[in-house]
Amino acid sequence: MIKQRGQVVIDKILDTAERLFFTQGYHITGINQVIEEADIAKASLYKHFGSKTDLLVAYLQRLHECWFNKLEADVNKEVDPKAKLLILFDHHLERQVRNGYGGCRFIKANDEAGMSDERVLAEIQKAKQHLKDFIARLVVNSGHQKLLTDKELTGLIFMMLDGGIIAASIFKQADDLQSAKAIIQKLL
Amino acid sequence: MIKQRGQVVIDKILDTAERLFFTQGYHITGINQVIEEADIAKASLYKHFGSKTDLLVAYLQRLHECWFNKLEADVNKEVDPKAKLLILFDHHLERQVRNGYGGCRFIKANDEAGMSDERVLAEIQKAKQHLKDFIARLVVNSGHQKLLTDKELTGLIFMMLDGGIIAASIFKQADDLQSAKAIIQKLL
DNA sequence: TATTAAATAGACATAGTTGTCTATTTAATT
DNA sequence: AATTAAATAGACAACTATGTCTATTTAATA
Repeated sequence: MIKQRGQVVIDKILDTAERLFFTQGYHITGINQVIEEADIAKASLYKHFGSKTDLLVAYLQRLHECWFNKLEADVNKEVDPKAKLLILFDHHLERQVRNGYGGCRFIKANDEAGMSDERVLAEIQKAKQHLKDFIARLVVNSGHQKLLTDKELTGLIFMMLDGGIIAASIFKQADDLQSAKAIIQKLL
Repeated sequence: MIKQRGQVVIDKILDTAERLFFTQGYHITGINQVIEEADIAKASLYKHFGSKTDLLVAYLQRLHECWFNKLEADVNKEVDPKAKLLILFDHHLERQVRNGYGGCRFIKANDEAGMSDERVLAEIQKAKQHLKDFIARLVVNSGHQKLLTDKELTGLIFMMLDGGIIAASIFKQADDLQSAKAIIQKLL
């Protein structure tokens, strides 16, 4: 499967948008900066994406797919059903450290543009719901001690992940996320 | 204590900025919209606040004070030390419902402008640290069952609050925040 | 009431925004 | 090699952004 000419341009745009939307923010990033750093022409961008909002939606869709595949792959490496749940924390912790505590791209997008466009909100909801469903399956198969119900444990892990990522992005350190893992370990 | 002339203007500016920065977002809100809806002159704004960033910092400072005072007052109404911790969830849940699941103003500001100005980040860190210290004190005095250490329970509550608020602002409902309260209740 | 300070309206400068359009060059396909 | 499609540079329109400045009016104080 060789890469079409158009796909190269699309990838360059999305790579650049992903980097800039994340490190700078969506509104602060101008189309002119995207085309300059992606090294493509403005007309090319507007040929593939009808508007800046369309680009944001496409960015979120691709992010959802890439991010979730990596997460699933990481979890699948582990066989112990309880350890699978703990990997969720390792995965997110490692990501936060690597990207300089930039927080969650979906939450960022929601805070910047979730109110303004329903497609944006829908993509963010889809991604987060996907994660929650994934956690729920892992919880059911974990054989945990049932100190909490399956639903409670699922919600707990889901909220601790986001809460821990938020704490990391505010305090620029991963102590809370590390601590979250230890807490879940006790409750499994 | 009568209100000075200048203070009326400052209050009108901060009230409007608070409303717009929260409902629309910081970058999307222009100075021209602020002065128009606050019904004051542009020169007045720039007399009291040197720049838009200064206005954001001032907004966060005032928010920190007002929000925390209300939270503390709510908690102080309750005498039972364990129930005091649960009030934290009631308080935030009620706020989220009332403001249409708009999320946390500090997290929003961090996601929009935390990277761009160190004073902004500092104010956000101050507010969140203040809350964490407050929770820590309540935990120490709660007489909880010590299934988790004081530090762990503090971190858990802190992360569940932010995680629950995030979930509310994404899914536009308070189920997770409600569930968070039930979970903490079990662990107290 | 006269003085002083503050708030006002609104023009203005400068720069940036998204998005469109044209003319040209590049590359793939027949 | 000729044709077709895509990407290019860059000018341009229309609008918005922040921030400054002047001239005027309003209000508090002495």
